[in-house]
Amino acid sequence: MKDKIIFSIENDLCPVASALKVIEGKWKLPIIWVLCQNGTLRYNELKKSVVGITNMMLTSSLKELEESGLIKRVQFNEIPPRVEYSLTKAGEKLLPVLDELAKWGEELIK
Amino acid sequence: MKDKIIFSIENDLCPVASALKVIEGKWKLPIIWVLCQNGTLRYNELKKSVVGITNMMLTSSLKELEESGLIKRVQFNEIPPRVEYSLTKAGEKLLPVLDELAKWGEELIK
DNA sequence: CAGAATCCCACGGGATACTG
DNA sequence: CAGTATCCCGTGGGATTCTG
Repeated sequence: MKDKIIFSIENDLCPVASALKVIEGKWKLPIIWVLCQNGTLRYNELKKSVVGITNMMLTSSLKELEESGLIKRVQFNEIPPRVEYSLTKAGEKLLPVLDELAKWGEELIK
Repeated sequence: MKDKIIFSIENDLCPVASALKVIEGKWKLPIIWVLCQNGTLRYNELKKSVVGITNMMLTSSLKELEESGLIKRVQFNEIPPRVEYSLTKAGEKLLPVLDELAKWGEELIK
């Protein structure tokens, strides 16, 4: 009997486990999704686009996504302040995943 | 300025939100993933394949996935008991998503 | 406008033991 | 073998307030 493919968060052999580790949490995929769809967004635009998210979760999620190299933060030193977020090249590579997920979600709705 | 695409868990207009609602939780995608890769698995095989999962989470996740119509449970009335799990047609429709996710995860590892 | 700082709690999930 | 039944806890995340 052939060996089974396993899922393990511990060792880094499972690509799905590695992927999930980066996009875990309630709000990361939603954030990436709206950035995908809308392109560059300001902080407050993000907050309106991701319905229900709080300042704390938005800020912390953005920070983690930035550290993972998926999104880019550009700060303009103006008054009032302006900060724009967008996907990096690496972040855009998630597009196929989200597209498939959206397709699948559409099926669910109908 | 054109309207922005939003993510909202509340109303069912966002396909990504609808999708995430079904596969939320720490273990559902892992379970679906190993069923994808290995085909039909028995309870204990699942438990070994999804490293770290507890009986409780395995049981409850399987139940929810079954209720969502993504997996199929077949029970054989033997001694000792045997129960086999596999993806339904609907569950297999998640394959493209997982494939893309796995591809993306591979990139992360390298 | 774009956050940071606190406080706080529900609950998702873990550990262990038990059973048809 | 394939689960249940309890007990329990950490922390992900919410609500609110404050600030450069």
